[in-house]
Amino acid sequence: MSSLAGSPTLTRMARWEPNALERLRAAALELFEERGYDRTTVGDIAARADLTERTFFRYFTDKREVLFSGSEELEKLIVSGVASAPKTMAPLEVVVEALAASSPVFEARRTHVRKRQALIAAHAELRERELIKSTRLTAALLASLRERCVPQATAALLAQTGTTLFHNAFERWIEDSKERDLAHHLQEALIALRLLTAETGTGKRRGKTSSKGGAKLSDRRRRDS
Amino acid sequence: MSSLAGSPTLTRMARWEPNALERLRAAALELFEERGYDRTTVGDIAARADLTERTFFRYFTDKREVLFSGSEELEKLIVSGVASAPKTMAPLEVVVEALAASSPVFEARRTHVRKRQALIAAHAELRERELIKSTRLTAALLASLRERCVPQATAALLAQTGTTLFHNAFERWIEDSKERDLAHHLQEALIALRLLTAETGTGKRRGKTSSKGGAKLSDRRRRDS
DNA sequence: CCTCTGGATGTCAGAGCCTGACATGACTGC
DNA sequence: GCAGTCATGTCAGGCTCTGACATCCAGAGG
Repeated sequence: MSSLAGSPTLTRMARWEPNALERLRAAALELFEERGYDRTTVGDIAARADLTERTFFRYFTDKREVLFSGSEELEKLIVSGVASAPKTMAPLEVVVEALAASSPVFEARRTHVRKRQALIAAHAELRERELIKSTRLTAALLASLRERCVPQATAALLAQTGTTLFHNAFERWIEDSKERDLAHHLQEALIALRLLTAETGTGKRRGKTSSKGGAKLSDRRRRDS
Repeated sequence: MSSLAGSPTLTRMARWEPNALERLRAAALELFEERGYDRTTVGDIAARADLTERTFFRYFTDKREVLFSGSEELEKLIVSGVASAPKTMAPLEVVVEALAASSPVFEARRTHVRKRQALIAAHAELRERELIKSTRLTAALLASLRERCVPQATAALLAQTGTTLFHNAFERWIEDSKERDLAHHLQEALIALRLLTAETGTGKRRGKTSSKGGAKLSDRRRRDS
């Protein structure tokens, strides 16, 4: 009941059915949808892909990983966006543009991404994995910013902020009934962030902030350009 | 070889040795330091605490969790900081102050926190868990900001940004040879973030940002007070 | 045509994580 | 006393993941 995956026997059947990795991915997705994540064993997935549990673990380090193995490509895309940005562009905007470059990818798989995200949202293990993936993205961003000679401390904060913006935008994208693209939501997130971090000036500044001179600069008014 | 944990037999010995949870925590810490995380089985930990593996899992959902069970208290501390801040304070500063309130806790356990952090850094599973804990913090921050009537979108971004600042400051704190406290590093992170998000003004603004009017506000110059 | 080699897969055994079901034993309240 | 309760123990078992070794087929070289 599962030998109909490749060509029957003719055409010089390859040593093994090809695309084992893809078959495993597909099988996993199907089964997770059919029975849910934790009522699906790795053995089940492998069986549907006409493979063995052991083979599954040769392709994926984890049961979870089968859902996340595509994230490296996304990472590369974004990093290359940073690398190819004009030197004159302000760092934060470089990052936002680079993130926005991934927008078409998401647009192309809208429903698939949403199904996957629903799965992730429902399982703590998967959320954990997703989080560490986005940490990897942060690290990659950091590295590519360092290549542009952004100083370490700045780059670190910037990379983190970039990831924050990305997630924020992604969440809005997922829920957006108007189906505006990810790039749009990224811009909105950036605008919102700028509003937030702008010093207010209205509220009275309370003094307690100054734990050991940390507030030296906290009363600066904006004219830093 | 392990019955010297509590009072020998006298003093109306309690039904069981008390503080099972604490004993498990301590045993785990010791063993992780002695043999490393993955050469320590849950059975080992339980045995050193004079308990059973099964009992371990009644206290902790996970093997990992034994290292993270304190994080809820931290969360409460920070959330209460947000709740008790004066109404007039700008939201971002509320968050930063609330985070800074945890500074003494870290100061009090400087070496312990560093050992633990070294463990976490060395094991992907633990990093994952740490990440999801900080997501919980973000969620808690979000909720407490909502209580202050900060609008949802703003609060979400703000909570994320707050967590970013916290992590950034924490990293600097861990590595700080001058041993300045966490509050100090938080202030520095905030200053750095403000510099980053301030629009540069010098660089030429490229036009492509405007995917569907998203850049409406992007040329505002600072005078929002 | 044969053999050798290598890579992808299978088989097997086992450790470790985690859970459900049920048993025990001591303290508590009546 | 006697029942109830609560922390713990005992047992069985499933699932995840790994190491060691076997197999099987294709292509290279003789």
